[in-house]
Amino acid sequence: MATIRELARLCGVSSATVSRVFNNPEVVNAQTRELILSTAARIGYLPNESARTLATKRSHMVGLIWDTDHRRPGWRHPFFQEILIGLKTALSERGYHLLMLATSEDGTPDSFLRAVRRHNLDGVVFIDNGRADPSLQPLAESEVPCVSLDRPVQGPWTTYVTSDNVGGAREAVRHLHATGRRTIATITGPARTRPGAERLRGYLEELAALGLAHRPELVVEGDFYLSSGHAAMRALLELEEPPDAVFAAGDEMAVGALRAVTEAGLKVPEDIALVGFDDIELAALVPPGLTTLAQDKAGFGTAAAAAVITMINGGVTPLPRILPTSLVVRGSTG
Amino acid sequence: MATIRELARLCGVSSATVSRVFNNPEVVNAQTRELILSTAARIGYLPNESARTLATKRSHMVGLIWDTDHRRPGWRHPFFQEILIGLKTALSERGYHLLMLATSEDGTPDSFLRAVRRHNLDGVVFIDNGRADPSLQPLAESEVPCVSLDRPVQGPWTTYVTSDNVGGAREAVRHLHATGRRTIATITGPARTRPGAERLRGYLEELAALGLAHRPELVVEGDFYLSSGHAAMRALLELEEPPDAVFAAGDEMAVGALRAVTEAGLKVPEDIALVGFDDIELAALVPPGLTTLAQDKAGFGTAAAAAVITMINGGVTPLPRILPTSLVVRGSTG
DNA sequence: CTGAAAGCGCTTACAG
DNA sequence: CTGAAAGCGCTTACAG
Repeated sequence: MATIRELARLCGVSSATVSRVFNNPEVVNAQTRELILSTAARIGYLPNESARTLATKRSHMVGLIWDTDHRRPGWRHPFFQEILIGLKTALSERGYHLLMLATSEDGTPDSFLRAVRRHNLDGVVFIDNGRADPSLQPLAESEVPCVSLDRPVQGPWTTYVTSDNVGGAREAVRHLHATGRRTIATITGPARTRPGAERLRGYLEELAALGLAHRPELVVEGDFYLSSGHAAMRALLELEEPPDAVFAAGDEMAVGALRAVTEAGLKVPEDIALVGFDDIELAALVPPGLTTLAQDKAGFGTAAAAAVITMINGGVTPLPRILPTSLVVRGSTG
Repeated sequence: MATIRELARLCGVSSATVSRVFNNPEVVNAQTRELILSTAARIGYLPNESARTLATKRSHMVGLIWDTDHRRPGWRHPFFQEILIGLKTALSERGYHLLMLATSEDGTPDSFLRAVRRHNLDGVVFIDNGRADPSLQPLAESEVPCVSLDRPVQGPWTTYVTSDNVGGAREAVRHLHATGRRTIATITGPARTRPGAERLRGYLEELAALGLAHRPELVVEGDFYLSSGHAAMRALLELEEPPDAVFAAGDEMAVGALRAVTEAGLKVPEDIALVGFDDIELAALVPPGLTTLAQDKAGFGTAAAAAVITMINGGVTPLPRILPTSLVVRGSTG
């Protein structure tokens, strides 16, 4: 591997000049710049990023905290893969790489912050793991730029990206109402999660706006996973006066609910209409097709990248970014 | 951020001694070691990894090449997420981090190799993207330890991890035969992919072993995606003498095939039995449940991590690792 | 068991 | 527009 010194010697200049060509090209004489560039290409010179980071204190790396918990499957974000692609793409367009941080090895609350400091990471993105994770707090309170997905975290250099959960839930209920349904139940996410709480709020708000009565027994809590939707739907079907429509706060739960309806010998959408949230792949695949509120999958990654880079370069903390959702109508609402 | 010099000064030792405590602890006096360790904890000293990498030429980082192609969805490995978790976990247990490499920004064939060199990566793992990617060749031919998933790549420091595709395919056919089927078709993956080619080979081998005739019209090529399975199944159903069983070389295609059977007014497994490959989540969810050959999802990540670390530390290139598959019987074969 | 010193490959005021 | 020099924070023979 050629170093900056060899390249400088070959070109008859100092290494400071070579350095400038790569960091501040317009400041050096055009001819020598071309000479250096072509010689660099010829001998295959590449700046050593470790040396660069040591000198500048900027690594051009952003950490990704995606706490998968060694034993339990951990929180499966409904579109983790899309977020990852969006994030990676948007970061790399701006010259940043993504370092996947290992889950708090030693269990100490500042293990993530320590990893960030050791590796001179310029910023961090974390994907909600659905639990209260104490390791995030020291990071959020630090001087490290952080952006959180789907979970509000407090800190001077911390912001978050989330969907318009309230608006989406309201649209779900409005759509069910518009198709003639009047007894609208909901299967919620866990109340402690932000999406869970907000989608419930949207449901309640829209019920009120439409002048529909709120019947507490029509609200059943799930955990975003399929089987909880199945169980919740069975409970709803056993009510004295069962619903004619259900808004499930996540597509997986909606698919579970769909199965429960079928198993009970009823039909979707004839007997029960169903709306989910997320627009996961399965939503289009499961007959008769699941009507749902699509989240802006690519937008999450892009917005997170933009936010963290703004903090790194701009020195300001951007406001939280609320991404719009969009209703995708399929067979489950007729 | 405290540096090694401050810590050394505080303890009344040289920075060389502090360095030894973190790299070669048994070589320093127990008392001073304890003093240094406790003082380090007190002042929150953390070794700077960039400086370390610069001095040692080892970054303790492994690159992940997962070429997602900006526009098209790219190759969706059937269990990318599980591989990623397994890899990350296994690497972090050995003290390595995972750096997601940006897709060949400039399109030059050595862009990955350059990224590896710039960042002093100790090794690289790549996930098959289903295309011939010329950027992998320069890497594979270099001195950088590489492990490839599902695709054999040649190089002095290169090995790969894959499933026993031939054995799995043979077991699929044997299972169908054991449940009384005699006209067994297959929907293959693309012939240019290793899993595609090998699973077809297993199908043919087992047919021969069972003394069943090979009828070329019973072999239809798909592309591993759902809709290709759907189309292939429709073609099979239109044959003069349609099959009574189908082995689809991937679960997504099997689900597409299942749909085609249902749409044709036929029943699975009564009219047509179906076996897939992969054991993706959907396999258990789609009625009547898809019989399939499960790949060892966690094993991929773990084996890849083990292989790359062996090359990094051991200085030998391990043999390719072939992971066993296991038959999971569900409703689609009765 | 420990320290002084050189070196890893960059960047960046400073001076010209 | 360019160079000499100091510095970034570590590690590692070498000598004791």
